[in-house]
Amino acid sequence: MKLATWNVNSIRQREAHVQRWLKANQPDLLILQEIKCEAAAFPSLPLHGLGYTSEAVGQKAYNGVAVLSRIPFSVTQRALPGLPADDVQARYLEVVADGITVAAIYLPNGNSRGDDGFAYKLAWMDALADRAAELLEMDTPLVIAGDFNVAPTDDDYAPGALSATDALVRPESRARFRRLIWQGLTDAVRAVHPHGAIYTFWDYQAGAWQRDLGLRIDHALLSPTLAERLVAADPDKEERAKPQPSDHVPVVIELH
DNA sequence: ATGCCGGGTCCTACCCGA
Repeated sequence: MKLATWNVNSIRQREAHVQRWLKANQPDLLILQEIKCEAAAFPSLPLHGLGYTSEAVGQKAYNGVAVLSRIPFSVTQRALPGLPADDVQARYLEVVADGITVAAIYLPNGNSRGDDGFAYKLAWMDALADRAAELLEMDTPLVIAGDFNVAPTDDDYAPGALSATDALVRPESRARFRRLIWQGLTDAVRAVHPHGAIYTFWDYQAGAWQRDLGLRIDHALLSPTLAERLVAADPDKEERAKPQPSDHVPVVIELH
């Protein structure tokens, strides 16, 4: 089983990248974030030609998540349970494929709209932990993957790439990420590569890519039985060097 | 030094991203 997650920063701008990447890498399941379009505008037909079916949860201009799969799947949630009913932000899609629950997430950044924006991020993380607890309680094999917008430790961002007060590294954000780990989930990339700099995002600005001022904020968390099956977990760093890239690269997880 | 790119939209100045 090969799973991947990729914040594409607009699927309409990155459709050719996704098609090329799917052909070259042949994941069983690819989840996308920041599709930045309504579900009806998601370009599913060309992807169907590669043997993938898709499901998208979208909204105009912002956010949006999708699942592409070459194995059958069913949708179990199109929004994160526990959020207010009037929350319209398209950030969560949960499916079951081959007996595995895959929660595809685009976690709020938390730097916009001041205190309200940061509070929204924390509330979202609390709801995610509650949902994780519910799924783990049922002993269902679980992957929570996507753009978490959290650099869990100081190894997870280049010195100078962020200020200590950034919402991606604030203690409150990191504490909530740790709660997921304490609940029994395994950070797949760190399980395979315990130490050192590994990044999944490089800003478009200030030569961040050329200077390797990256962040590790895209993650895949595995429930215990899936963590036992983990054989590889790596960002596809080469993708950041392509023409007109997303600022994030795919993260690929392989389970035996 | 948060707005240096780059995406979006009420089409064009402004919001959002990390």
